[in-house]
Amino acid sequence: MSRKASTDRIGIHEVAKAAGVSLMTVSRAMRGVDGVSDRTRKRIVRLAQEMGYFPNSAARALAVTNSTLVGISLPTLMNDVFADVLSGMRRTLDQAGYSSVMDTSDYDLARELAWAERTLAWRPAAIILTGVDHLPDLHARLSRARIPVLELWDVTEAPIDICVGIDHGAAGLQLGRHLADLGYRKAAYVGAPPGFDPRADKRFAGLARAFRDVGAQALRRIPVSGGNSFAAGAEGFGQIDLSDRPDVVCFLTDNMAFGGLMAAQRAGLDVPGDIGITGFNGLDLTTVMTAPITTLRTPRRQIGVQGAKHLLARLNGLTPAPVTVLPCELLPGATTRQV
Amino acid sequence: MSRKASTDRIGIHEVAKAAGVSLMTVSRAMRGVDGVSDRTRKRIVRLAQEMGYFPNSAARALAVTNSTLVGISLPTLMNDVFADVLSGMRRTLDQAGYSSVMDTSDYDLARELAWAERTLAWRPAAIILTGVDHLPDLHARLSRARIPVLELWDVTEAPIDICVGIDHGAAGLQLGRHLADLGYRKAAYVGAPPGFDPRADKRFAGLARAFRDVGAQALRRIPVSGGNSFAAGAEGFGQIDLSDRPDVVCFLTDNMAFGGLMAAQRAGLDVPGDIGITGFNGLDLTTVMTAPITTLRTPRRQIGVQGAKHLLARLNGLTPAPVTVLPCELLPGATTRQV
DNA sequence: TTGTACGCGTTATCAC
DNA sequence: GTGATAACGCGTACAA
Repeated sequence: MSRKASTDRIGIHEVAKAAGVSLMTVSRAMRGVDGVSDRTRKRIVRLAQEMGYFPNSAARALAVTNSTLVGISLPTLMNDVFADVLSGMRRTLDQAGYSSVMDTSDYDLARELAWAERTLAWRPAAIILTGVDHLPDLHARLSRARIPVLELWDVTEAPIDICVGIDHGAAGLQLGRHLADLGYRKAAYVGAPPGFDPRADKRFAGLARAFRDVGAQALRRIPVSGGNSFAAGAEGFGQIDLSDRPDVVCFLTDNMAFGGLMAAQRAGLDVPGDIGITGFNGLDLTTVMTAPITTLRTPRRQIGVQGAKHLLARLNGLTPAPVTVLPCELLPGATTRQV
Repeated sequence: MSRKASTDRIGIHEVAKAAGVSLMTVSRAMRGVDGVSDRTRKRIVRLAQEMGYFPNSAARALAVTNSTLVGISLPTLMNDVFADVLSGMRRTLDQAGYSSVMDTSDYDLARELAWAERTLAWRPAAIILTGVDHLPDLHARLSRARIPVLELWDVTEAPIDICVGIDHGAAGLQLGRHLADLGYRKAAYVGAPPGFDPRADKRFAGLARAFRDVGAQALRRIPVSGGNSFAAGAEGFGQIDLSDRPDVVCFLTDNMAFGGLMAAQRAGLDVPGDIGITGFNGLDLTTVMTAPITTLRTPRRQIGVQGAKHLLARLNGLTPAPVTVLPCELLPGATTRQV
């Protein structure tokens, strides 16, 4: 291949030559492993510093057939939900020396798969996915890669490897029962269209069941989409058939609920007098409001931290619990009837 | 090294053997470059598919001394600001075949440096940083790496390589002049403490200058911190000396402004009757409100897209403009006096 | 404590 | 159109 030995690019060879030692001594010195006297190590490290030498992770990965890269796939970062998860996760992984190859899929499973293929080519130490619903091909690829896989945010009895999240069906049920207990019987739901977000669908199913269980009118679903969830919530509220006199509107997220609340106010409706409103996630926004939105707090950051910890354990040869379900906390607010 | 030739891990050799061709033919076939007949190429690709073979990017990076990894450092993802930037950026980079090694620094320059050192070890094709203020060591490291560097969100006449962002000083001035034009003369500012976020400091300086220019009372700064910017805004509002009768409070961000607005309402103040409130960024939240918060819209997504495009041009050997300043749009709202 | 030989998986080069 | 060989930069195993 006779590429010119680019004179400016300093590699481990140059350092070794300059230090008058072998290549291996430099390698050992830089890694801080045994096999080098303290004196020579210090000399080498200082020299490397001066010469501007630093190891090549790709070469190391190749040599040890194992890297310090972790792939992370999130559906979106457009609301604080996954930013919280990611933040908790990165801190933990960072301290363990892992870098992350990250991307968002925009809830598109094909994009998730494409990302995974590209990322897998880097032979990452582990892969982190959002949710437990993926394209069959992805599942196959991942199994073949024989690397730890963490599925976040949602849970299943049969994870690819391990999973840490909440039970979205139960969460929907928890919120729905609260509303049913408050006497609500004619609920509407505003959220992503069916099939868009599996977790949203599970929550909807839980909600619907809660109302069904008390013999209430079937929960009707109003699909909305668009990048601006605040606007989507407002728009969704506008599409509700008010002549049907729904008593409460459940939104997919807090942001949508906020948008819906604004729309309700503009429509001259009193909340919760005329109609109730609920969100989901317990974001900072809703809790700081003078009249907080009734919602369910999801342990987002904890999911990230716990997930990362389990993954690290897995990477260290331990066997963490394959399934970890974290609890949600009901946050009764001022947008639904008081007890 | 005599590691057992792990019989399960299929590499390019196995495919070559199975196809009855040389290693190079497989390499060429997989990459889609010239030098292979269409028939053998198809045969090889199909075979690789069946055998579950896919290239090793680390090895490729080593061989071509150049990778398809781009490092991205953001201060935080906890508000939609950088999520927007990132989203615009990733899409563009993704289409060009680049993966990204990403992390957040939490506005800690030392963390930014540590991240850069770790990331540089992967010999990325380019590095993307937020802001134009970094530790001197980072600047040195980056220059030595001789790779394209994009600085985002802020601009400077002397970028490390290229930069795309807004002029924060001018943005502060723009908002301040608008307020001065509305007759405000006793303004207060609630935001991160000096030194925490260089961009925030520049905006504060611009704001302060606008009021100074009209001979108004000096802008007083109320430092707040904490991860929850909504709560921080509310808390900051509480710390304002109302007996001094400020006529307007400028918040560092929209989220803080929202928190401040809630605090004002709780304090029984009329906004904008008793006091004005402004935010910064023009997030979806404020624009959907029944009474929108006066703010300045920042071209976040555009910064990401434009930045990524310039970087790609740079990677392709072109010479994009070293400095790109994007405009902000004033969004007069209902939380300040009407004209 | 230090050095040597080889292999990790891929690509550039050049010969056939 | 196809193959042999030498890098790419580093770590493991073992010899010195």
